[in-house]
Amino acid sequence: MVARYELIADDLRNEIVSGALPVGSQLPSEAELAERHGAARGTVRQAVAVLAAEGLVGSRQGARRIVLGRARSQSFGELHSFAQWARANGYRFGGQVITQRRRAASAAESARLGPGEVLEVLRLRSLEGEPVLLERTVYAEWVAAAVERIPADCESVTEALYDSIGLVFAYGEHLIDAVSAGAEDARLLGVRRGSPLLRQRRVTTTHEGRPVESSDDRYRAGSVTFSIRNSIGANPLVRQAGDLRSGR
Amino acid sequence: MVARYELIADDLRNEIVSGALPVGSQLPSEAELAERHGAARGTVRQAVAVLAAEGLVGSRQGARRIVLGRARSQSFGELHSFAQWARANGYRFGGQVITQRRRAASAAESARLGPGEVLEVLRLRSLEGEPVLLERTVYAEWVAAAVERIPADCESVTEALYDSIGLVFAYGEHLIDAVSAGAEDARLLGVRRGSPLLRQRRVTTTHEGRPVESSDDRYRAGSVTFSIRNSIGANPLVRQAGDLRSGR
DNA sequence: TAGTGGTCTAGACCACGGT
DNA sequence: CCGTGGTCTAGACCACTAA
Repeated sequence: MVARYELIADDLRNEIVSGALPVGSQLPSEAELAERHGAARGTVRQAVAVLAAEGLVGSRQGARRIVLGRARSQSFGELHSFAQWARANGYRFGGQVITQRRRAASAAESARLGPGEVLEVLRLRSLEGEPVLLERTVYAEWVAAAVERIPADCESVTEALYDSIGLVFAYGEHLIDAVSAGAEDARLLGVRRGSPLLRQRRVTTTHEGRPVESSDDRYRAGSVTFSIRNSIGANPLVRQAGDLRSGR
Repeated sequence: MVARYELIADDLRNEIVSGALPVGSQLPSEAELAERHGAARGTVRQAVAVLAAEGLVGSRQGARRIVLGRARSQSFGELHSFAQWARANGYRFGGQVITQRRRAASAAESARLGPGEVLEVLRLRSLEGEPVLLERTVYAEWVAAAVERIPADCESVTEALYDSIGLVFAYGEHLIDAVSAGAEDARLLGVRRGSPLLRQRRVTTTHEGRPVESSDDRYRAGSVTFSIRNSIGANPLVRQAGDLRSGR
C-alpha cells in the first residue's frame, strides 16, 4: 500500500531530478497541486514535507516554495549498511572478516549494549576493488550467535541478520570525526601510519529501542564523503566539542 | 506567536530531558496527549513529529512511540555558525582574519555563487584558547562589501552580516570528510603537516535560494565531532563516494 | 490587497502490534 | 480483538510576502 502523499512526492521529485523544475525555481502552490492530484491540501502538505526533509525544497510563510537542489537523499539503510549504500549506487564492493572473538563487555559497552558477553568483529570492506573501510563492530550478546553463523565473506551483514532472525536495524546514532591511522588501520587499509581517516562511530537499535551493535568504522581519506543539506528549522546534524577542557 | 504544537513539543521534550520519560519508555498515546492539552489529534501529531525530527522519539504503526535519546539537537544556526554553536554550549571562543582579498571567481565558484568577483577570506577560530578551526570562505560579490566592513577580530560573522544588511543564512549543503593538513593548515592550527583534519565544505544560501558563500572549514582532529541521530524513514545524512573510479 | 504557506479542528477509515 | 499510529478529508483562520 503506497500512500497518496508518497505518489505526489514522487511526482514532484521526478520533476526536480529531471530538471523540469530547475534549482531556484518555484513549486506550484499547494492549492494547484491539490487540484492537479485531486487531493486535499493536507495531503499535498505531507508530500512537500517529504521533499523538505530530503533537502530538495525550502519554504517560507507567504512565499512560494523553491527548489534547493537535485540530489536525492538515500535511505537510512544506505547510511547504516555499507552494502546497501554501495549497491544502490552501483559500486562493486566486498567484505571480509579479519578477526572475530567473544569476550566480556567493558563497562562502557555494558552501558551501551547491556551486560554480559559481546562479540567483537573486525571487517575490511572494499569498494571498486580497493580497501576503503575498516569496521570494528561489537555486537550485543543476544545477536552474537546469529552473527557467528554468517560467512566470513558475506556481502551484507545487515541483510544476513534480517534473513536469519528477522532483525531490523531501525534507529542509529552516529558520531563523525577524523583520526590518525594506527598500525593495524594502516596495514589493512594500505595507507601510511598517521594518515587521516574519516571515523564514524555508531550505536544501532531495533524498533523497540533494544541496542544491537556499537561500531567504530574508519574510511580511507578520499574514499567517501558524508553529505547533508539543512535549513533553518531543521536540525539533523550537530557539532560536538572534543576533549578541550580540562577535567573532561 | 508561538504555535500550539511547539508548546506541546516543548512539554514532551522537557519530560524527556528531565528523565521523567526515560530512554526506552513509551510516550502517552496521541489520544491521551490530545485530551491532556485540549488539542486536536493533528496538532499533537505535529508536536511529536518535531521530536521525531530531533531524533528524540521513534514511532511505528500500531505501537506506542518510544523515547530514543535525551540529547537535544541544536539549531541550524549552530551548525552554520561557529560562534552561535560555541556560545550556545558555553565555550570560550574567538576568531581572527588572517588574509582577505578580492579576486575573479573561478569557473567552479561562478557556478556556485554566480559570476563576477569574489571575496576570499582566511579565518582562524579558537575554542577554549586553542586554535581549532581554519575557515577558507569565498563570498559572492553582492555581500563582499558588507564582509569587508566587518572587523578582523569579529566573533560572529553571521551575526555581523545580519545586523549590517539583514542577511539571513537559511539553507546550507555540507560535505564532510577527512584530509591531511597542508603546510598552511599545519602552521596555523599548530599541528604537524599530514596530520588528520576534519573537513566541512559548505555552500549557504538565503531564503530566496540566492548563494551567499562557499567555504572549506578544517577542524583539528579531536576538537569537534559531528553527531547525527536517524531512523528508518528519515534520511538527513548521505554517504558519497570519492574519486575511486577512473574517469571521475 | 490578493495569494501563499502555517496552524488547527473534527471527523473518518485503514494497517499494524500486542493481547 | 482493541488500541495504536498512519493516512486523508474539508473546512477555517491567521501570518506573511509580494505586487
